[in-house]
Amino acid sequence: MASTAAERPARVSGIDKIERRRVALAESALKTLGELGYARTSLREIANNSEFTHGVVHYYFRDKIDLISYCVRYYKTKCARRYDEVVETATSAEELATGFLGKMTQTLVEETPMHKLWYDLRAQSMFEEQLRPDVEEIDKLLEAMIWRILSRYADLTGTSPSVDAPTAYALVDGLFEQAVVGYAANPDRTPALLTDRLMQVLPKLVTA
Amino acid sequence: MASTAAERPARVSGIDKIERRRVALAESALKTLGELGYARTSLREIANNSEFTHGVVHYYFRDKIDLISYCVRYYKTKCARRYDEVVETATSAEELATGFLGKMTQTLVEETPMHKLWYDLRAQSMFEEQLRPDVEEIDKLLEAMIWRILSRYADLTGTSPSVDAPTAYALVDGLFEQAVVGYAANPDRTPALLTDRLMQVLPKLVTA
DNA sequence: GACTTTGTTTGACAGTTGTCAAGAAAACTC
DNA sequence: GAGTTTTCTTGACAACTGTCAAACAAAGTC
Repeated sequence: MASTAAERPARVSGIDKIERRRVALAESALKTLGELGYARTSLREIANNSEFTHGVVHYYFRDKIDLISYCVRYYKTKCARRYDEVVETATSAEELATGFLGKMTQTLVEETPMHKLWYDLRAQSMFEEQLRPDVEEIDKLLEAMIWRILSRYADLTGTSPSVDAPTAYALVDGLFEQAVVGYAANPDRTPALLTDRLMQVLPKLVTA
Repeated sequence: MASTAAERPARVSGIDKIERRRVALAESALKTLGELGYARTSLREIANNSEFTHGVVHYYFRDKIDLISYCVRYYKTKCARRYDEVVETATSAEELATGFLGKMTQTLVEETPMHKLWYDLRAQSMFEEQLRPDVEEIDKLLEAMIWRILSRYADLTGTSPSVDAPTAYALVDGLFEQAVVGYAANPDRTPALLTDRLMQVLPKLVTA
């Protein structure tokens, strides 16, 4: 089956078109989900906020969980490589820290709905088993992302990390989640507070 | 009006009875909420899992948010003093750390549903403004709780805290939330991992 | 250009939700 | 113990949900 599909470009582009529709649906769904949250977002609401009708959603996705799951996986591909450039180009610890904090506060401000949705979905995964594999996978990705940053930071300071990867991730994530929750109530101050707090913590995560 | 009520014990006990009913409703609702999460819990489900009918719920609470809000506030009174005894009786840093970690893993295991609910509600508060004041208040309470522990820990080690209160709370909370999320997937290992990670972190939160 | 496949619209379904109101039952008052 | 107030039950409502299927349009195939 896979071989025949590979032999026929028309078929492949057809599959591609399906995939593109799915992506379009997912992007639209993510917009709605980010605004309303998982609980208050219905398939009809997603369809209304898109150029499609609610029937189309069901044509491309088996059911609601299938759609959400696809959205989460799609989202994941966009977020975990956010700091890679900073990590690769930084030539000093300060440059790395500044770049990291800059990007972090930037995404906090510019992609607030996505972050809200992520923390919402992770909470939902505690109650909805079907979400767990996706959430777990993203959590691992984010953990690795933080670990790359911390490792590089240790390299540049001539030290080595003083906590393991899961711990480092939990600490940084705790600060970031606090900022995301706080951002809703106090958009002005929160980014600066996040920067300040991470600055307090970062040096403590490597051996003196 | 308040004075007449104070003068008439019958009336007072009547109000008390209302309050007791509310507490009973709230306790039952918290049980259901902890199992199903905010999104999947309906007033009828709450009523079904209690000895009351769904009409009673509406008799004692204006609407759903009113009930949830009451539940959250009721819950708060039970959780933020959890470590007070340990803080007061510990005579050495190790005793404090051991007692703190013991109580923390204990509540992680024994009150999992409540903690799941808390993180769920905090996520919901990002989308539902009406929940925000209650969530904010509890967050402050928990922050103060962590700060009391850290201050005492610093006292007993002859040091002083090296991060401010919001930072300390965010860090510890990040580790605890990671444990709560992880506990669903892996109940056996998680408590030990939480202990281990907090042990890594605690010394870093005070000046050397 | 007929025919098949693929994609889309529309409307319907069964179930659930929060909310409310009318009336029964119980508690209380005098 | 009649009358009043409080408490509770029951049934209803309108709105909304996920799901599906039948009719319709478009694209592709021979």
